[in-house]
Amino acid sequence: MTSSSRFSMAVHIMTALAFMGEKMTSEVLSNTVNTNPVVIRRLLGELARAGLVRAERGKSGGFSLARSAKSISLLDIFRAVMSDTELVPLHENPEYRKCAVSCKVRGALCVHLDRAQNVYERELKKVMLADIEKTM
Amino acid sequence: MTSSSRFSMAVHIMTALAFMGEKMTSEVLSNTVNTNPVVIRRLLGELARAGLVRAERGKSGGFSLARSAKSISLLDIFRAVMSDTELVPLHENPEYRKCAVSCKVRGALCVHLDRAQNVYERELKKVMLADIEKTM
DNA sequence: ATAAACGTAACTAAAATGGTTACGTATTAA
DNA sequence: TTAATACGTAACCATTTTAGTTACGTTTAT
Repeated sequence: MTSSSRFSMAVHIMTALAFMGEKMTSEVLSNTVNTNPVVIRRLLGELARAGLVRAERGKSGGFSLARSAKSISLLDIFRAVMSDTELVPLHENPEYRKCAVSCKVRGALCVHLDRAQNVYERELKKVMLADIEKTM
Repeated sequence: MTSSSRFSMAVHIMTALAFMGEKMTSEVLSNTVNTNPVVIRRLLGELARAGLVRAERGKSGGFSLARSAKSISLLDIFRAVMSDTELVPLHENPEYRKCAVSCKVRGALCVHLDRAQNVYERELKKVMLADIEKTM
């Protein structure tokens, strides 16, 4: 799979913001994650568009939570940075028209994958950023 | 994420075997999936090691289900071809020792990701290959 | 013996991913 | 008002992953 680790990284960033409780720059955040500030800013851009963080530009700018850690779920973060990602994707090889299985199997499977992803997301929804923060 | 589409492809193959109900060669299977026979054989190798299919070599060889479609769940197939794959992986950037969040956030997150993956897999376990086959 | 089919190694092409540099824009503070 | 600082984003690169492909050895039915 190696899917991407964007979600995990986003949770890391959000937890740092919650834990520190103050405005942080992408530079400082990049140190705790051990990556490049641009990577952080890109993720935070998506989190900002989802209304989870606030970005302030210019001197003495930086990022801060837009809402309380108690009100932000892991699902909120997941949706913000992984919105158009299927947990388990369908294969996209072209159909073999003559074969009923080839034509119909994706549709049949999709129903069940969607249901499974729903329960996965429902589980993420139960966990709040504050729960993660608490264990730091 | 783009994880791989190995699972979806494996379900496609297994459904074809169930639906046709007879021995099939990797050549024939590769046509219904629209890919290369070697790709099929590699997947079937993992499915065979998991005890889900039987492989016969030599002339008039081919693949067939090792168990009834009613007894094979999507989880069996998932485990066979995605065993060491996290649905959502943790980021692996090195820790920043001075920072508690950097050191602990993965552990805290991991607990919840594992639980979510468990409910995902439990959902896959409810669906049998025979259920998929029926809708063809 | 020969043909047919699996098993697997080795290689390639394409895509995804994370990281990096560079630079424009916004904002504050001196 | 100017200099410094920080975000926003485009463009590019290196690495890894993925699927596909060729090739060939091994097995087995006829």
